[in-house]
Amino acid sequence: MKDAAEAILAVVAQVPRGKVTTYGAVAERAGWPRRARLVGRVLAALPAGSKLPWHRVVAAGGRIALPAGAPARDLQVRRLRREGVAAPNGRVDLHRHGWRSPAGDLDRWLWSVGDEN
DNA sequence: CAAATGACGGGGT
DNA sequence: AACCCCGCCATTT
Repeated sequence: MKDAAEAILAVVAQVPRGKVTTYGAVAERAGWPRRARLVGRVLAALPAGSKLPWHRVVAAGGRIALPAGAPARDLQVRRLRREGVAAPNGRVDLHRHGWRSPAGDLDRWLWSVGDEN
C-alpha cells in the first residue's frame, strides 16, 4: 500500500491555496477509486510539522471530517479561514471553493478521446 | 481469530 | 437537514 500513500500525498500537494477537494476526489485522482477512507488514514498518519496542505481536504459535501473537539480540526478551520475559505457550521461551500483541476477534468477527457469516428 | 473502528461515501428515511 | 445503515478495508482491540 506504500505506493498508494505516495500517490495520495502527491495529489494533496497539488491542491492550490484557497481551494479545497474531497477525500473521495483525492482517492480518484490518485488512482484508487472508492478508497476515500484510505486517504483519511494516510493524512491521519502525517507527521506533525508536515508541509502538505492537508487542511484543504474535506469530506463529501464540504464537511470538515475531523471530529469536533479535535485540536487538528480547529487548526484546519483556522488555516482555511486564513486562505479565504470560510467554514460556517464546519462546512465549506464546494461550489465556491471546490478545486477543479485546471482544464484537465476527467469527464472532459473521457469525452474528447473517443471522437475519432 | 472475531469484532470494533475510523480524517469516507452514497442512498434511503 | 439530520440520521441511520451499509459498503468499503487496513488497523487495532
